[in-house]
Amino acid sequence: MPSRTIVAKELADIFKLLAHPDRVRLIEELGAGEKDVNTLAEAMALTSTRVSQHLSLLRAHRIVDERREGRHRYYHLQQPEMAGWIVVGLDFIEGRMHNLDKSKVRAVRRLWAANANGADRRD
Amino acid sequence: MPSRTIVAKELADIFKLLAHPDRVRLIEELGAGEKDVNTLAEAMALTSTRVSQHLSLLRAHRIVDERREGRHRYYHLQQPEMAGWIVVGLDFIEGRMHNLDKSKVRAVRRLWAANANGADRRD
DNA sequence: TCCATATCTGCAAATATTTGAAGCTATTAA
DNA sequence: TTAATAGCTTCAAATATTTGCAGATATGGA
Repeated sequence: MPSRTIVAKELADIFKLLAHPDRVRLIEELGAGEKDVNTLAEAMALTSTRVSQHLSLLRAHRIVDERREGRHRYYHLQQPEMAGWIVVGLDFIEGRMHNLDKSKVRAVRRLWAANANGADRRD
Repeated sequence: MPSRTIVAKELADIFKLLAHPDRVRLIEELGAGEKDVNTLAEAMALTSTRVSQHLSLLRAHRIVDERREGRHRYYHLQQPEMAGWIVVGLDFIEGRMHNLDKSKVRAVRRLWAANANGADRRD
C-alpha cells in the first residue's frame, strides 16, 4: 500500500477522534494544562462518566495521558501543540457561519488561544 | 447555548468531513491546484462516482468549489490553506507510528508540502 | 449522440453515543 | 482496622446514526 494511502488513513483516524464536540472541548480544556476528570466534567457540564469515556478513547489513541495522584487522575495532552493546531482550524469555520456568529468564533479563538499560551508557560 | 459549545460543534463537523482517507487525499490533491474529477479519480485509483460523491459532500459544506468549463468541472479548495493545515496534522501521527513507518510520514509530508507550495505559486 | 459528471436508490454493516449499574482504589472517619 | 466515601473506570445494553458504496439513471454541454 502506498505511503500516501497509509498516511491518509492515519490522519482520518485522528480526525475521527476529533469529530465529536465533547472531545474538541476536552482537548481545548487540556490545552490550558492538566486537569482532573471532575474539573473537566464541571467545566463542560457533563457527567464524569461521559468525560471518562471520551478520555479513555483519547487515551487509547495516545492523544492524552494520565498522571495519578491520590484518588485523582490528572490528564494532559501528549502533544500540547495539538490544542493550538485545532484553534487554527477555526479559520475554516468562520467562513461558513452567519455574520452574527463570526464574532463568536473570534471570541472563542481568543479564549482558547489564551489557554494554549498558558500551557506554553509550563510552570 | 454558550459560544464554546457552538464552535466546538462546528469544528467537530469539519473533522467529520475530514474523517475519511479519500477526502483527506482529495484535499491534498487539490492543495496543488484545481483539478477535474477524472484526474482526481485516476490519481487516487477510485471510480469517478466515488470521487464525485466525496466532492459533493465537500461542496455542500463549502470546503471545495467548482468551476465549469465545457463539460469538465474543475474543483478547488475554498480555503487553500486547509491543505497546509492538514499537513501540520502529520506531526501528531508520527508519534503514533512504528519507527519503520515514521519515514513514510516524513516522505508524504515532503510530497504534500511541495504540492501546497505549488498552489502558492498560483500560476 | 457521446462524454463527463451528478444524482438517486437502497441497503448492509459497521459504528458511535449515551446511560445506569457495578467495580476499583485511595483516602478519611469511626 | 474496618467501614464509608470520593473519584474514576469499566461493563452492558439500548439506541442512534451513519455512512459507505455500487449500480442505474439523469442532465447538460459539445
